[in-house]
Amino acid sequence: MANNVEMLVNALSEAGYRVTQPRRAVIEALCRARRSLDPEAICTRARNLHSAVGLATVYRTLDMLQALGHCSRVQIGGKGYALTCGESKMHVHLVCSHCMGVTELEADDAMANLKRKLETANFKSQAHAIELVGLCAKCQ
Amino acid sequence: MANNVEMLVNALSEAGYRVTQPRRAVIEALCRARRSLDPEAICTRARNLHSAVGLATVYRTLDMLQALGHCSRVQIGGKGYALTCGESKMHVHLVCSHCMGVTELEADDAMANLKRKLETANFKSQAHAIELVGLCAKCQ
DNA sequence: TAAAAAATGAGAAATTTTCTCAGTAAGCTT
DNA sequence: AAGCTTACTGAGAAAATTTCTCATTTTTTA
Repeated sequence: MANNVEMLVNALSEAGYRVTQPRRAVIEALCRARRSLDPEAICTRARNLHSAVGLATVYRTLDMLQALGHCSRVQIGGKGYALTCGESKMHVHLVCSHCMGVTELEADDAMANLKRKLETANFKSQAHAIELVGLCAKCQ
Repeated sequence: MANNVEMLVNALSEAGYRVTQPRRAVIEALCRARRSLDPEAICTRARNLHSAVGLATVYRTLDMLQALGHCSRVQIGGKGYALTCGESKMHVHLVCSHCMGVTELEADDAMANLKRKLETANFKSQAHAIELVGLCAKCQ
């Protein structure tokens, strides 16, 4: 995962936001998660890293990260937020609808193809989030 | 867009659901929309096509279409639902971080090698959300 | 056309998200 | 390092969204 806490923290800082303990805890919770999480889950995990984190702060931090293009809401089966990847790397989450397990897949080459399409559409991509829901090898 | 009312109506029917006037109205509202709509907006439009459509029915129909893979929630800036392309086709949502508009891109070929990767991993995909955030042609 | 089953709309209930505000902490300035 | 300014905070209230309930209506089957 290309996203690391310091990178995101710097992004907040450079955008003029203050780097506070609760915000850092939310970012760390997102970075550690192997799958997308809903705000409540992010809040719980953030609390393990910094004693008091309110749900409102989770929403506020998510909004910020989202505005900066580092996070997006992914809504298929779950209802979570996940960090997005930068330009060139394509990072895919495979979520099993049966066991809820998550596998990660790198598919940079697919991204290269997609980029060509985006140029034609004249869309300047900043970040992306990709989640596939289906049945994993074990659960079929 | 490959989706047309009859195709979707057939999909419902084949899945064992009844084809009712309100459901048809919701589908038609979605088909006519050039962008993603939130449930309230879908309800209003569906009412123009069939005098009484309750919000609950809109949610119920969206859930069905979603379960059948014909619709998905697009949630980055906006909060709408949009129709997706057919089963096997990979579609990408391009979300403009400035105007919040959502465009759909068909990227089946670009995603060909991702599909191969899925086969190798023996993951049977049922639905997917691929969202790219960036600047659309107009907003650059 | 009548009977059985599924679907409906409206409003209630539950859930999620946003807002408010007095207290707190971050990051300048010195 | 201490003080000062201002942004940020958590908690709970308020608003908005989503789901549920149920008496009635519509669809389908026979």
